[in-house]
Formats: sequence, structure tokens, C-alpha cells
Amino acid sequence: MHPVLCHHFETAAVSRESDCYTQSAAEEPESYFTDTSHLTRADKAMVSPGCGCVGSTVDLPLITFTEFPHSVSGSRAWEEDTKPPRGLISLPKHTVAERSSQGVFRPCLDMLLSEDSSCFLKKTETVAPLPTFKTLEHCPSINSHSLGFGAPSGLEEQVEEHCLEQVQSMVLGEVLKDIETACKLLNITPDPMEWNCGNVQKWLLWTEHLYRLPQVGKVFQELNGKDLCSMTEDDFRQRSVQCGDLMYAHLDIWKSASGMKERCKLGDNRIEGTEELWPEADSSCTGQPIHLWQFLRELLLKPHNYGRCIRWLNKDKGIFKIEDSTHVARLWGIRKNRPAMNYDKLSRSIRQYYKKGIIRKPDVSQRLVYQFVQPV
DNA sequence: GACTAGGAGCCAA
DNA sequence: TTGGCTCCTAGTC
Repeated sequence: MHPVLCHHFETAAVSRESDCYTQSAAEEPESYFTDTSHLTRADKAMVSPGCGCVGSTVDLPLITFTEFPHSVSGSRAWEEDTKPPRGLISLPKHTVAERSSQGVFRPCLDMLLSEDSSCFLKKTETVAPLPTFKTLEHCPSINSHSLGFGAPSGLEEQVEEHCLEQVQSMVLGEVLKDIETACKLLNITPDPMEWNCGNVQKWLLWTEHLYRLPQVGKVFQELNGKDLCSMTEDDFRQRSVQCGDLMYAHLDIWKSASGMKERCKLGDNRIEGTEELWPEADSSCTGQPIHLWQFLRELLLKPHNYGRCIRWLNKDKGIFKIEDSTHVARLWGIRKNRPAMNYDKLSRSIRQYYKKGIIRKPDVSQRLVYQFVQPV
């Protein structure tokens, strides 16, 4: 990772309201990223606002991000380090005793890493099952003692190595889930090579929206997935000086993830749970239309990506609030190929669910607040 | 002005 | 037939 970026990550810690983080930004992250000329392609993909990690602390226990590969087949993207490195990730100490690793890790990893799976593939490409630590203390490298700065013993190294593999697997799983979610929402296949022109445009629109990019769809018009995949980073830059590199990086992640899926199919490097991630009969990949209520639920189930525009008020009761009606309507419009979609129309569709008993207004009616009749 | 509610016509699958 | 889009009026906050 770019050293300046590492420095930035050391000094800033911005968290998100949708999870358990506290906000303690030491500086204004957006301003730093205004000038991205000094960042690598992967840096940009990592810090883009759309992935919800601008200026976030990207620290994982004893992992230092020293370099980002340009593809999954690249060399190891991280190094262990026993010293307090630049960009060292430290878990919030007050939460360690209170939360399970699922509760602490998964949101962190979601938030920080969801956009760049390639960063976490080891050179061995061996993927271990997702870890299920009962407490953080069960993961030696997370244990506060191992945050010491002395050189680890051989045993400690092995233990840390094992733990890191588990963390990587967990991260990878989350990245794949993110892509799966996007596929569902966009009704496209995970493999960019299979995209038609329409799919490419959807993906571009989505990526623009995700990363708050200027519109670039026009410069990629009439390209199908194969065309897109055959383009080099320079080709992307030529078409869009401003964000071609980021688009290329994002596509690279998708291509890499698709490659992972193929390997899983072949039985190599099997990842526990990938059947869930890409079920062959998944309606998202078979052209089945998605219903609005399903779409809303998908957004709600990805709070780190969409929590700014829609979030649960009471998940148990299925009560949710649309925080940004324009944004949600636009996302729905992208999904349905309805550029003229707005909240007026979307809300009319939601109200159709009243009669069907799918969605209703909560007992205490509030603006932009709805309730699933059958909680998720 | 933004949101809520519902009627009605239309279209595509 | 169904689900959703679109346009509309009217009322509320």
C-alpha cells in the first residue's frame, strides 16, 4: 500500500454508524483523497467512498499491508509484522471482551476490504474454512499479548500464520458475498466475460454509484463483457482519465472472484460456504426478475454498503427506514433499467405491498419508515 | 416542498 | 394474471 496512505490510516479512524464503530477522525479524509495521483490503482479501490472505508483504520491484527498485487495471481499482498507497523490494524480494545470475532471482525473486514479481494489472496492460494472463534482471545494473533513487539517464536509464527489464513479466508468470503449481492441486485452473472452490453452498462452505473464517480458509461458504450475484460488498464485510462484506473481495478476484482468460483467448481481451493455464495440455481444468475421487496431486503442486509441510504430501525420487527430516498430510487432504477425511476414511483410500488401483506407502515407511522410484515 | 395514500391505465413477462 | 411503472389527485407534515 502506498506509504502515504498507510500514514493516513494511522492517523485517521473513521467509523460508520451502521456498525459498532465510533467516529474519531483525526483529519478530513475526503480532502486527502481529492488528489489521488499518488495512489496506486488498488489504493484507490480500497479508499473509495463507495466501499465505505475512506480514511478508515484498515488495521487487522498483525497484518501490514505493504503491497497490493495487480491480480489474484500476483504475489503475496501482505506481510506479517511483529512491530507496530505503519498501517497496523488494532482492534478496538474495549470491544474485544464484549464482542465475538464475528461481531468485531466481519464488519471491519466488510467495511475495509469489500472492494479488493485480490489483496488477500496468499501466494499459496490455499483457502481455509472460515474461522469461528468463540472469542477473540482464541485467536492468538489477536490476543493482546501477541501485540507485543518482540520477535515471535517459531511456534508463535505458525500460530499467527494459521490465524492469518483464517482471517484471509474470512475476508475472501466477505468479498465474494459482496459480489454475490451486487449480482443479485443487478441481475447479472458474476463472470464479466458473460456480460452483454446491457450488463456492462448496469455494472458501470453501479460502480459509478458505488464509488461516487462521474458518469463514464457513455465512453464504454457498445462494449460487452469480453471487450471489457480484454481491455488493459491503459485502455481504461484512455477512455476515462479520471477514474479509468479505478474502474479497471474494480473489474479486476470481479474477474478474480469469478476465477475463484471456477476453481471452486473444479474442487480446488474449496472455500467453505461458496455453495451459498454462488448457488447454481440462484435466481440472480438465471434472469429471474427481482421484486422490489427483495431488492430492499438485499440492501438492508448489506449495511456497510447501503446503510447510508437504507437501514434497519428494528430488524427483529422488520422495520426499516429509507434514509436517502433519491439514492434508493436510483439504485432500483438501475436494477430495473428505469432511468426515470424516482421515490414517488418507488413508494407507490411499496404501497402496493400493503394490500399484499408484504410491507406495511409500522404502528407508529413515520416518514420513510416501513415494515416487512414477515420480519427477515 | 417532501412525503403519504390510493385510483387508474398501461406494459411486459 | 401478476408485478411494476407511470401519472394523477388529495391530504399531511
